[in-house]
This record gives sequence, C-alpha cells and structure tokens, in this order.
Amino acid sequence: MRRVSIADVATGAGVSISTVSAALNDVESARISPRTRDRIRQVAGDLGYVPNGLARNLRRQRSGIVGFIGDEVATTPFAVRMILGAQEALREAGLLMVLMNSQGDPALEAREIAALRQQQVEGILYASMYHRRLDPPESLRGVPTVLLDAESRDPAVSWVVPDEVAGARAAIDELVTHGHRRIGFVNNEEDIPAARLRLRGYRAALKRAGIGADPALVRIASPTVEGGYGAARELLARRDRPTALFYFRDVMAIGAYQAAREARLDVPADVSIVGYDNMPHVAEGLFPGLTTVELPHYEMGAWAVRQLLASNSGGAGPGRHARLRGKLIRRGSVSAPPRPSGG
Amino acid sequence: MRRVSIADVATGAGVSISTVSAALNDVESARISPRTRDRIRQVAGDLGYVPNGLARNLRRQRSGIVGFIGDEVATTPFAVRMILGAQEALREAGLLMVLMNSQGDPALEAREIAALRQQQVEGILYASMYHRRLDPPESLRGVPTVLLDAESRDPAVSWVVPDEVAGARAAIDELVTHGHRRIGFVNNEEDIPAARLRLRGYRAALKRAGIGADPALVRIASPTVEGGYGAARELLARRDRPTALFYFRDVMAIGAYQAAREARLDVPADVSIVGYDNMPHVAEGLFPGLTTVELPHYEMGAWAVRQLLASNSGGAGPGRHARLRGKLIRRGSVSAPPRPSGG
DNA sequence: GTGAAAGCGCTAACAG
DNA sequence: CTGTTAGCGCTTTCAC
Repeated sequence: MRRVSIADVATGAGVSISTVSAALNDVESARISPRTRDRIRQVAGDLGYVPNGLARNLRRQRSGIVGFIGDEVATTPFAVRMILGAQEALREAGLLMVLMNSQGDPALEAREIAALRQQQVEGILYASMYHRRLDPPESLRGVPTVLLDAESRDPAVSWVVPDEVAGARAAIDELVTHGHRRIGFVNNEEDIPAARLRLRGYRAALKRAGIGADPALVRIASPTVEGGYGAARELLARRDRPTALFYFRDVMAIGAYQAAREARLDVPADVSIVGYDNMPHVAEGLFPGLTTVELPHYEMGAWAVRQLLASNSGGAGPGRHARLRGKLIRRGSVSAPPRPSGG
Repeated sequence: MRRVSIADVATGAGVSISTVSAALNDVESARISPRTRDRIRQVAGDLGYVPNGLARNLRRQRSGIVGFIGDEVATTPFAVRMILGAQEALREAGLLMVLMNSQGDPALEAREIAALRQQQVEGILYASMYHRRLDPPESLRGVPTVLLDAESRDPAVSWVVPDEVAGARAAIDELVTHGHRRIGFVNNEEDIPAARLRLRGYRAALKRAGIGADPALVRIASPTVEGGYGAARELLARRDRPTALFYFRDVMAIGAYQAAREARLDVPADVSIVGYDNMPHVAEGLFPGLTTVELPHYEMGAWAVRQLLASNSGGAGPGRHARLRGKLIRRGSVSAPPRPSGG
C-alpha cells in the first residue's frame, strides 16, 4: 500500500501535476475548467490522495506548526484548559501544535526549543504553571514568543496573565451584593503575584463598598485543604465571626466546608464561601456547589495564539500584554448573611 | 536576518554541501578528514546553522512526529499525566508530539486525523477521557494507532488501560493488612468498566482474605462530593458501621471526610478511608492525606509510545494490549480499626 | 576524502 | 485553460 502522490492523481486524471495542484488548492489565477477540476477531485478522492504536508511546507517555507512549551504545566489540572484554548485557536488558523514539557529543567528546555526551531515552528507559546514574572530563556531569541500565565521581564516579549485584582473584586462584590459586611479572606501564605494581587482586590472592593478593613479577618495559610480548614476554624470561632469567607483557592475552601460542618454551621445559611480556581470535579462537586472565580486559562491560551499570529503577520513591534478577567461562577455557597442573633 | 542554510555553511567552510551534511551527521561511510570536519563544525556553529527539519524529513520520508488525539481529555486533570508520559517517551525516541482535541465531535475528529495524516505522522495515540470500550474511528485505518485508557473492539488495534481489578484489590489488601474486616465500598453509580471491575477487585480481595461479603456495605452513588457524603452518612450511621471505607474516587472520598467530621468520627482512628485516582491537589491536600490508588496515566502514555514504536519497526501484527497497575499511595487516612466498643 | 547529481512531493512563475 | 520548469533544503548514492 504505497502512499499516493500528486503524480498518481495526475496520471489518473490525465493531466499534469501542476493542474492537479491548482485544482485541489482552488488557485484562482490558474483557471481550471470545471470539468477537469471535478475529474481531478474525483480521481483524488478515489485514490484517497492526501497531499504530503512535508513537501508542501518545505515548498511554502512555513511549517504550519507552533510550539507549546510548559515548565511543569503537566502537574496542574488547569494546564489542559490553557492548552485547549491555544489548540482551538490554532485549529481555526489551520496550524498544528507541538507540545513539549521541560519539567523546569533549563538544559532540557533549551534542547526542546532547539528541536522546535529545527522544525521551523512559526512561534512558541511559553507557559508557566502559575502566575509569575520571568525572563524568557535566551534560546527563544528570534522566535516569535508569547508567555502564558507569566509576565515577561523582557519588554519585547508579549505575555498574558489573569487579572487577579479584578477576580478578587468580583468575588467580594458578589458577597457585598448579598448583604455581607464581615468578609474574611484566607490568602495563600506563599509570596507570589496572585496572593499579593488578590489581597489588593479584596481591599479595594471592601473600600469601594464603604466597609472598613478588619485585619483580623485576613489570614494566610498553606494552600491545602488543611490550611484552609485551620483558618476557617479560627475565623468561625470568633465572637464576631465573619458571615462570609473568601478563599485564595478552591482546594483551601474544601477545608472551610469541613470546619463549618464541624462547627454545625450551614453553608451558606450561616456562612457564605467563595473560592478561586473553579477546580474541575471539586468546585462543582462540593455541596452546596462552590461559588468561585474561574481562572481564564482557556482565554489566555486563545489570546496568546491570536497575539502570536498578529505579530507574525505584522512587524516585530514592542510586545503586547494582557490581564484577562476570569468569570465568577455562581453556585450554592453564597446567600444573604444570617440575621445577627442578638447582642 | 535570513535563515542560514547548509549552502551557507558549505561556502563558509569552502566545501560542498554533501560534505557538510556528512560531517554534521557523522556519516561513517563518508570518511571526512578530522580537520575538515572540525572546520565545518566551527563554521556551522559560528553561523548558528540549524538544519531545516522540513527538508530533512521530506528527504528521509519520515516526519518524526506522532499525533495525540483526545476526545475530552482536556477536561480531566489526569489527562496531563498521560500526555506527559507519552511526551517523555517520544522525546527519548527523538520524536515530536502534535496535540489535538476533538471534544467528542466525530466530524471534527475526522478532520483532525486528516490533518495529522497530511503531516505524515508516524503514528497516532488515541486517548479516551475515561476507561471504556470503543471502536477506533474509520479515519485511523492505515495509521499505526494505540488506544489510551480505552479497550479496542477492533482486535487489530493496540490498547492500554488501567488494571482496575488489581487497583481495587490493592486498596482492600491495604485495609485488611491493617486489620479491617468490615470494609464498605462506595462505588460509582455509572455503568462503566471501572465501576464493574473495581467491584470485582473488592470482592476478590475480601474473599481471599476470608471475609464474607456483606451487600449492605456496598453502595452506589453519584461520583461527586455530595454522592460520597450521602453514602458515608448512611454507612457510618449503622449500628455495625464499617471500620473502613473504600471509595471509587477521591472526589467522592472528600464527602466521607465531611460525613466523618460531622459524626465526630476521627479519620483514621474511627474510620479508615481509601480513595482512587490520586487526584492532584486533593488527595495529598486533605487531612489526613488520603491513601489512594493512583491511576497509571503516565505509564499508559509511555507504554502506548513504546508499543507504537515497536509496531512501526516490526511488522503490523495483530495488536497488543496491556492492563497497567496503579500504585497504592499511602498517606494518613488508614490505620488499624478501633477496638469494638463493647457489644 | 570529497563533490556532483538526483530526487523527496509539492507550489508557483511563466509559457503556450 | 493547461503544461513545463525551477526550485524549497536536505540526504544519499556513486564517481573521481
């Protein structure tokens, strides 16, 4: 079963290969008669002809592929959405995506980038596993690059990250709208942009709502179920306990459900909870479902591709960037606060 | 900044392009003198020459790429491990992976497979989002294919799935080893291979341990936190409550923690829990950490690649398959059962 | 030891 | 309207 080439189709249809090429590619300038065109199409179909992309790409001097390289992306459940967003945008543009993973090893990363360059990739999407600032690796120089979920120290390189401030604000606004005024925030103890920016958003939203900040209601904890549980335990044990809790992360919010259950407090009647991440299988699986802020991973993937394509066609330019908003996903964990029980 | 080609290197080194090619590829038969070879290497380095993979592949008649196509893989947090396992195995073989996602749309899937064929992929990894039986799509005919996390109805196609029976057995063995004899099983209510096979493993392990099966201890529930919670509530309320619970899925086991907390039962002192999936951020984030059976996604990805490469070099053959064991991950949710409180 | 030449399968000028 | 021709950049006989 030898592969059928354009020559076979030409022979079969009794025309030259250039006619076949023009007919199959609908080349306007080459005015092929409808009859010949149909005949060629017919023969090509019968033979099961599939143009050889290798030859085509070599001739066209474009590979039609874009590289996606992640550090430890594979360890986060959100990575897939980013990849998906990029892949679908690429599909629309008729491009393919080659996926690589560097495991955070710079030497390996350099080899992978070399392999991508060798394949003449038209651009590289360089994804971080979490929102941070970084220097694009030297080996990317000369290849159009967009950073995903990372801010570039090099202003020439484009990047896209979530708008953490807006996300936190959306969460707090949702609680304020339901009438809450004592709103706790359990932040990630790690010193990363997301933690700093969500805290800023939390404060900004409270301020705008005319609610004074009570430092006692802001806790930091390890980004685990246990961390979230411990913080909730403390906050819910207070005489003036908050009527709502905003969590840095859905996983931490699981701990809040547990603490509430233990304290015989109902979610949301006694305490409303808002998370962050919209973690698959978790946020919607909790009961009541966890209201949470979705990270715009899909959108970041798509944005990065569009930016890549734009910079490819246009000139080089200085590099652009975006902070994308995540949607607030409303589920059952937020309601009006309980009426004060006297005192 | 034009791309430097082999011709530039040849000119620079004062030799012909064939000599450059032979030198750079260490072709034994062409006996290049060490001096020329070094000179060529030097010039190539200085010029930053990178061979054009497109041209090389066209000439060699192999693309060096393998396609990975998933249905809704992108929606599951485990997909990444499968992709990672495949990617690393491919890297060792010097191959690249093109990633596609069909979203479960057969028409789209056919187009994507066509695009992969056009790129002359050397094989396709066809991944399912969960363990099931399926018919490989018609469009894959003629391309070496391996199914991941799916059993093929077509015996000509190779496949790899988790060994669900062994996984469940490992979970129960762990509990039995710790002294448990009343072990509940909360299964997924969905009628899928994983549910049937894990039940079989549960029963087999009990039998082998000489423990009679008590149908009252087997429940089915929706595969959510809530489903797991409801089942745990019922089971833990029984007079003769089980001392250990085995869950179809980590997410469901979260509900068990909540039910236990509510019933003032300690995990693991009063009730031991074993999950399934080793869900990232969840299993290790719970407290105590959830002992669970890891799905061999990484290994499935790697196995599939090896099988693909083997079938590529060897003849076609009838298609092979494997059921891979997942590891039991021990954390803090299992201990010896409580001493019976009288009765 | 090294070079000339052919050709992978295709597209795109240009002729006719 | 259709065919001829010239490559895309590389590898690989086969001469010398």
